Amino acid sequence: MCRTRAVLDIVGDKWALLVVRMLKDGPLRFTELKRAVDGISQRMLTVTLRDLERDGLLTRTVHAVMPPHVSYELTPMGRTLREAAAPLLEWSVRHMPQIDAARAAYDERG
Amino acid sequence: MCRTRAVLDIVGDKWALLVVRMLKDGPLRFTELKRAVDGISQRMLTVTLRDLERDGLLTRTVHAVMPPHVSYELTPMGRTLREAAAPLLEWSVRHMPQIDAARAAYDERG
DNA sequence: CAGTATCCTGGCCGATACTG
DNA sequence: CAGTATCGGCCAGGATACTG
Repeated sequence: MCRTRAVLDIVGDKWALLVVRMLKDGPLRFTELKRAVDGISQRMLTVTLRDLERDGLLTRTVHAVMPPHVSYELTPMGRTLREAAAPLLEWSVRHMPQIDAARAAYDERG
Repeated sequence: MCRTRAVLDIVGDKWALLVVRMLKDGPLRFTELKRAVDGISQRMLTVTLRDLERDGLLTRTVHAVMPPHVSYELTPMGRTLREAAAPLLEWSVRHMPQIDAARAAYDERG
């Protein structure tokens, strides 16, 4: 069987890709990520971060200060993922108008 | 707002990426796709193909013969998507063992 | 600040049956 | 062959409230 499917369950995840992208320039804190990844709920951010940590794609560092300070940073493997995902993300941005147009045309016909 | 998210709803879809990949070497028929994309249900293949057609990423061609013959083929835009997605797919295949290991280690600790 | 805990619901998706 | 139609379970994921 094609095991690519299993990995895409993680890596093909929309939120995961967006989180990984936001971490490209260095570590971010929970709230910073929440603000950066538009539309993500607190719960989904928590779950996504946990999964990415579990898969060895980012590290979670707790700084023992008050108030709490937790930062997330890509691991070396996480950085290779971010590089592999970059073309797809860029494609998405670039072809958004064309897709919108195609969809509108399709709906008009249908 | 970051509209990348909207496009990732389509393009970040696991099945969509796998279907697009299978079409890289030319058109395929419904049943061929169903066999090629391991584990996809008839319903999900239908839905995925419909969405990709709607977004202008592939064309659906009905050949008027008996028995029916329908072929699916990437559009030029679909081919650019497939190129943009290729690195992510390849990354998935390549890093599967490493991810499995990281996950096992995490679960052991937890 | 950075979560956890709980509830709840829409819709994803598989299974099944039917058709041009 | 290549679908459509329908039903139903289940869970992703939002909303909300609470905490060290």
